[in-house]
Amino acid sequence: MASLGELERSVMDQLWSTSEASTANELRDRLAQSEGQDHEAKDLAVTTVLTVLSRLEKKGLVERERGTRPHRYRAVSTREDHTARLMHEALGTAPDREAVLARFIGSVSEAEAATLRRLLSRG
Amino acid sequence: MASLGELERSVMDQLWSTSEASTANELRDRLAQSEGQDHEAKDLAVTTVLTVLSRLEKKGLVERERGTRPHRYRAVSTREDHTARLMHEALGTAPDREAVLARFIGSVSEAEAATLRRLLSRG
DNA sequence: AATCATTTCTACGGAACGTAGAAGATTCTC
DNA sequence: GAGAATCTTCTACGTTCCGTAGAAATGATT
Repeated sequence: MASLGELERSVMDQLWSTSEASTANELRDRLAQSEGQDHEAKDLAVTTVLTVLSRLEKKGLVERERGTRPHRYRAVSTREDHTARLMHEALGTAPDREAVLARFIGSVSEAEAATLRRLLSRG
Repeated sequence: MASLGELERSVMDQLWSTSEASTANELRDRLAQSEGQDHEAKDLAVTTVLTVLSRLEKKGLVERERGTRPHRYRAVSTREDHTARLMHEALGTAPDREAVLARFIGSVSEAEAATLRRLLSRG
């Protein structure tokens, strides 16, 4: 459904990393600090962050509190839910879902296989 | 990795529907005929199909036989392998893969759960 | 009222994609 | 083998998405 650009992804990562809703300024600062291993540090204008947040809102990934004056933004769903949904979305594109699952299971690590067995047994 | 446009997707669907390699003309014809339930019928110029095939080739999803004169194209991997890979790709974007798997399993149909149990038990 | 903070509007450049004509290359046919 | 038919490559244009941010509008503070 909604695929994300690189910056959009970074913003979502930030939102997913905090439970409380964030302001655009906070996000800008955190993006600037997070010059982590892979991604380069982003030193952005706050309007850029706001634009991205609006787009993410339109895509349904983010919602904002409009009541407070610096609006606060939060991810609509957790990273895990989002990712799981993407996986289902991919799965849904194939007519033979069982065959896809077979391939999927075939290339899963042993640890993950164990997790799956556990999850499937109690339920 | 490589997300597909709508037409690219239609072409891949055609390629995945036949085991033998196809020519651009055959694909054009099949696309024109396949005014199936969801997608509208595409009445395309053959050069359009060729352009798309080239792009798909560059993305590594398609390979072509250059020996024969009307080049013949085939999908590099099956639809199931491709889809399973997409699912792994999604899974890989989250730090807590086990949590993602939990959500994923949580929203799987009972039939699919049974399939998964079967696939996981004999291994 | 003047200033400061915040949000919205508008915009631009680049990449991806749908689309296909023009031009070049190959093959067929007489 | 020259011309015709077929096929492929090159080039291109319009659209949409995304990164990016200034200008303008809106709301808050003093």
